[in-house]
Amino acid sequence: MAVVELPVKVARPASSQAGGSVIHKGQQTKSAIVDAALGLATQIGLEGLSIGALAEVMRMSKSGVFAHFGSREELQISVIREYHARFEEEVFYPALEKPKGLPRLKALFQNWMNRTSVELDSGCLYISGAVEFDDRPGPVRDALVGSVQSWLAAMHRAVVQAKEAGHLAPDADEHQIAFEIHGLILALHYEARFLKTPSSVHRANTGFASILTRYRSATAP
Amino acid sequence: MAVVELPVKVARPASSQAGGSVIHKGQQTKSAIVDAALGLATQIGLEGLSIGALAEVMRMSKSGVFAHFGSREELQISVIREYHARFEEEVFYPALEKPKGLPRLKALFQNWMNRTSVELDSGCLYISGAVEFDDRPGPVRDALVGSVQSWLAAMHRAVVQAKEAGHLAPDADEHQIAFEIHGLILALHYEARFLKTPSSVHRANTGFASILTRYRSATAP
DNA sequence: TGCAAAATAGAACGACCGTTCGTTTTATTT
DNA sequence: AAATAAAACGAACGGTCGTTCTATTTTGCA
Repeated sequence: MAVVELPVKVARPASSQAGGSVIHKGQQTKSAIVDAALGLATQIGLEGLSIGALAEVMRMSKSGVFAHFGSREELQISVIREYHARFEEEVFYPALEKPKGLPRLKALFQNWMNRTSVELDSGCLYISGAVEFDDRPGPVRDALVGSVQSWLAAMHRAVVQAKEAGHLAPDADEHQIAFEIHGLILALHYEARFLKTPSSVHRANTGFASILTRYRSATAP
Repeated sequence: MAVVELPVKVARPASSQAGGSVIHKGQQTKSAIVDAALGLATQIGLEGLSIGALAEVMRMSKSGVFAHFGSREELQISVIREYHARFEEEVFYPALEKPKGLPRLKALFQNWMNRTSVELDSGCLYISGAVEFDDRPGPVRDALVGSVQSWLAAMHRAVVQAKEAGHLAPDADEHQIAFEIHGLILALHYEARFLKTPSSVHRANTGFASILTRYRSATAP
């Protein structure tokens, strides 16, 4: 049901313990399928993701793959959840080790940038998905919006904290800053991935630095 | 050249001249088809555009529609060319009436913004196309890249002219400015169309104003 | 008005799509 | 080892896709 039902089950390394809920083989095949599906989806998009192609990659029958999800939409949602988890793992959590304020904000932006630009062959699901589902209501869109919103909210929170820490000027508009940062990432993704402009990474970095100088307070580190 | 490479054949008002190439009815049917195709493509994307659906809209047979293009790719390219022409007509040319420098740059941005945000039900082909074809080489991608590049180049030229006119500081980096403007538009498109954030237009405007204050010269109007 | 050319229709093609169903193979439990 | 439940298969369904081919209609010009 609900869009939010959690990733809950990770492939666990067979605990030979007696009693507890035992790992049925289907669960690890399923997460292997989601793995492959994520790989396909980041290349050809959530819409382009087909069960037939996925089955071929997995060397399984179409119906065998299908049975794990019950519908294509459920497969797509599973992929979104997996992407969300990895995004948190690679971008969000590592930045939490930096102290609140500018250091953490910088780390978030750097990690975000790396994920957007470094993976040349696999695009960002939050960006491609937005284009594919901006006009297509339904549970897939809802899952996508939810994930994106939670990440943008986290980014906004980091800006708020930077202001609270006195690293940003008191009159700095946190939403405006978050919006402009988002724009830099989108432009980076567009120009690096589609136009193959080599200087895009530098442009995004410069843009971010310029945002900071513009809104930095006198007491910033 | 540049942005301006022309749409070549517009529906001509039947010159009854002898000798010259006469208007066969097919040409105006074709442009009616491209019209409808553009409408579909801006809603569901270039990839989602199907000849069957297009034929239904046109109340023609699939093969009747198909015959005008010879292939789906050619249809897609025709749509891109049409979009390019309208983009020029709505965004580029009107801004040329403003004097070079800040006035024209502002007009370009405003027109661009309007086209991105006002049409709520029809997205920007340059943005959706970029996502759909960033990994798919071929003539369609080439046409898309060409159109986008020519428009971004025009935008960049406007920035250069603003600097030459003394409206921007001598050390202003024109490419950087163009990049940041592009980012604002992309963020506007993303947050308005996908996330339905109401304040996006205001955020984009504020961002643009902030770019101008940052790089404005003392002699600016 | 008649004729050639252009435009459209219609049916068929092979391919792939998501999905269903009954069967068979594998895993897990008794 | 036997019994049971879970997982994977294989074939088929109705549908849509782009494309091809052959008729038929419509158009423009002599």
